[in-house]
Amino acid sequence: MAKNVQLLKDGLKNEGLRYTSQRQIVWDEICKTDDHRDAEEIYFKIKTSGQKVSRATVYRTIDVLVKNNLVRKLELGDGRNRYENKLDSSHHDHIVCIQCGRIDEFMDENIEKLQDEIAKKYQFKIVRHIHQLFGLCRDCR
Amino acid sequence: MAKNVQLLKDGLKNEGLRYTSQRQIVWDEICKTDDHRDAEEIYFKIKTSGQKVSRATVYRTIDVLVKNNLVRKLELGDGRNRYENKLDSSHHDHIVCIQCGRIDEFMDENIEKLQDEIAKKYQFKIVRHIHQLFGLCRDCR
DNA sequence: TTACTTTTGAGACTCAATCTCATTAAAGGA
DNA sequence: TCCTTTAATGAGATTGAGTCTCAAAAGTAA
Repeated sequence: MAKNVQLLKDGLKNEGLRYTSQRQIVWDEICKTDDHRDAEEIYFKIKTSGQKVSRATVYRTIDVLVKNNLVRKLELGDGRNRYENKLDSSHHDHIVCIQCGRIDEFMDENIEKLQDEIAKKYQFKIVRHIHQLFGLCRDCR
Repeated sequence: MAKNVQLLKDGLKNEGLRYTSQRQIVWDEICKTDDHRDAEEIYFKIKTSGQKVSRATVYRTIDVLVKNNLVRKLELGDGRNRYENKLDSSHHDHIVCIQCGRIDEFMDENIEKLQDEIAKKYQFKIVRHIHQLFGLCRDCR
């Protein structure tokens, strides 16, 4: 856990931002699970735990964490952004069950390579990508 | 253009829905371009052309068209859904410039195959997928 | 400690999208 | 053609995620 404090402090320092207790609380909450949660869930989790961080600060802190590469933002196209910590996870994409909401992670080196080729063909410099498969998981099909 | 009328009528009939002038107006507007426009753009285009279709009806009609496979919904994760007609377009994904907003389309048979393999591995039955590359196009890099 | 600057909190606000419900209009008989 | 039934529409209210405002609080450096 001390590791997470240092990660946050370093990340903030790099950006010339201040280390505050609120930012630590938000970062801690995001580190607690490997779920893909939205900002409201994170906010309410903190709130019901008795800690006091405002909704605005939760949203602002998440943005800071995303920009500093501590948190990954997931856009599933349902109007709510989800977030996951990047503590020990390498790059991956997502496969989502449209019935039960289950989210699995996948990574395919070949797809990554093909993407690069496409970018080259279109003369794009890729900054990020979204690759999501939606369907029914083994328990719902 | 008569083709588009019939396509719409058939699609609606399949679903037990009624053919109305408003639905035709929305469908016509979406067929007019191959752009990737959001619902508000489509609504205002219709409005300024002097035709009268309410915002609610535009949104509802777009949903009908998407469900009937006449229109593809594009979720770029910026809080606005975009739409494109599927008149003569086969399946494709998108490569988006984060600077100028330019959207190109790509399709890679190998990626599609790899996706199917991933789905099999995770025992998912894929219903749809999103694959978007974000970066800088040749004019913006 | 002071002086300066960033961060926070409460609640107002934005914006895309959806909902409500009274009114209007298809569609299929008779 | 006229009814009857039922779906579709329009105007405006509402929702919900997320952002903004600005006064107050708290880091930071000297």
